[in-house]
Amino acid sequence: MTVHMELSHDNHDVTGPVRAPLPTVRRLPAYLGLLRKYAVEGALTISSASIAAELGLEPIQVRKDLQITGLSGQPGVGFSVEALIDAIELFLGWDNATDAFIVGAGNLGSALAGYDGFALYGLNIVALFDNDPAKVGTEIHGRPVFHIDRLIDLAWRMHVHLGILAVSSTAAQQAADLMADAGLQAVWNFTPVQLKMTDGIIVEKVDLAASLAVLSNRLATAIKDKRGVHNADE
Amino acid sequence: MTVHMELSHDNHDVTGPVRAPLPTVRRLPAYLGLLRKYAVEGALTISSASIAAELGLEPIQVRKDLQITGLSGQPGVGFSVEALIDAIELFLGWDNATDAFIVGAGNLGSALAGYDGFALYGLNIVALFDNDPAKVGTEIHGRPVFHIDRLIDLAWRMHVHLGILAVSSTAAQQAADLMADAGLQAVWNFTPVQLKMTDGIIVEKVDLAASLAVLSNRLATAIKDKRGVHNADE
DNA sequence: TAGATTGTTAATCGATTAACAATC
DNA sequence: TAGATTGTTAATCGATTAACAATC
Repeated sequence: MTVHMELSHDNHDVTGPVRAPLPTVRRLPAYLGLLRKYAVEGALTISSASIAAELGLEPIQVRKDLQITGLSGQPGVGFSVEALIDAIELFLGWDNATDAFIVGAGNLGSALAGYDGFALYGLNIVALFDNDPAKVGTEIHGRPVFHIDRLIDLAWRMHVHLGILAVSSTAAQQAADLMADAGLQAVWNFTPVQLKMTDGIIVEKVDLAASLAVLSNRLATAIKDKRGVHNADE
Repeated sequence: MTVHMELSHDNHDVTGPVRAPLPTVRRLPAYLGLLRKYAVEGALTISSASIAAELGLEPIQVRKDLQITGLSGQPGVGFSVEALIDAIELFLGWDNATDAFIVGAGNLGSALAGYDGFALYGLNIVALFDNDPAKVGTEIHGRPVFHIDRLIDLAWRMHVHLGILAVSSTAAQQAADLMADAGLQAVWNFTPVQLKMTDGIIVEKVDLAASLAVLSNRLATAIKDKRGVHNADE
């Protein structure tokens, strides 16, 4: 007879941590948003079927996804809304706010500084950086703008590990290198530039071009299809 | 003996068009950007191996991806830079500029109106819409701001089919419904809201939360790992 | 107990990668 | 011809989905 040890949340072995599937991680914020809505409405539990129905997914996919948080549901009942919120927040590191710098105080940087939704994602913008003397010393959406030369100093002093890159394409790589020198561990890249970074620095790109490509291709196909139907009709 | 008809770019059959793999479509803009750089430098041909090396991909993946454009390379030589640019632009519908409206002239909408990179993606912002009387009648980055009530009228008159949604979360669904009423065929959704749209309207979401989730999870893991090493060392 | 819902195990699906013959 | 590189066919990999026993 064999005894099976229970190894729930067994997220690493000798060779290193087992990476969570990326599509799953990307869906977690949608779950979290829905769960928060349910929590406000006073719901105590929720089933994978209801989550799936609201988000247009399959119940089995919801259950598979939620497993990576390590939380178990109760057969016949569902998942505890509160426990699930906590588990997802913990998994994403959104249980405590993460301080972040915005590098580049132009149109996009300013807009991001003014985006109040970041609080829901555990993100706290503490300052912006720019090389424009006209901007340095001012405040944007209540956050101070410092000269880019002060990035290294202030990153160390304020223990900031995350930088949001929102400069022009031409300045992107140089600014990213400076962020690396400042000891930032992660760069959220809003520029269209494919950054070349030293290993160990986490880079996540908000790829507008990729997103627009999907939209454009579908639109081009839809218009082509419509023309095709037209021709067939006439 | 069987004669095989050549059916390159055979993208649809009786049951409808074969969808191009989404990951492939998302990588096309990166190829396009690199190819344009090569074109400026005067290169006539490029091999899948060089493209792969520059973008950190596998040569075979590059060749597979490029096949959906319908363009063939030349064995022993590579791909024509110019022909490949044209093929990708055509596939994405970026060969002719697409006019677009921005709905929401707040921080984000204004920033998007000022983003000059869109020209490279075949996108032409022609106007913004808002319900704030203080903004209506002004110009943002050279584009007129109209009252949201004029959306339906102007969309028809100007033959605009694409709308960029950049309003607040609370206004998102209502604005999206209006865009549908205005006959827009596609919505590029910059809000965190999961829109409920009638079938046939293309919606592509720029999912900041999903992107940040990937970053946060990696950052949380990295920090946890570091702590683990520390403990083991001490 | 009966009904609801979970988590596991296996099957399917789609994307990536490997091997290599075909071609310039 | 020899070297380089493509496109095809098959193998692998990872994510999604299906079936169902286990559990509340």
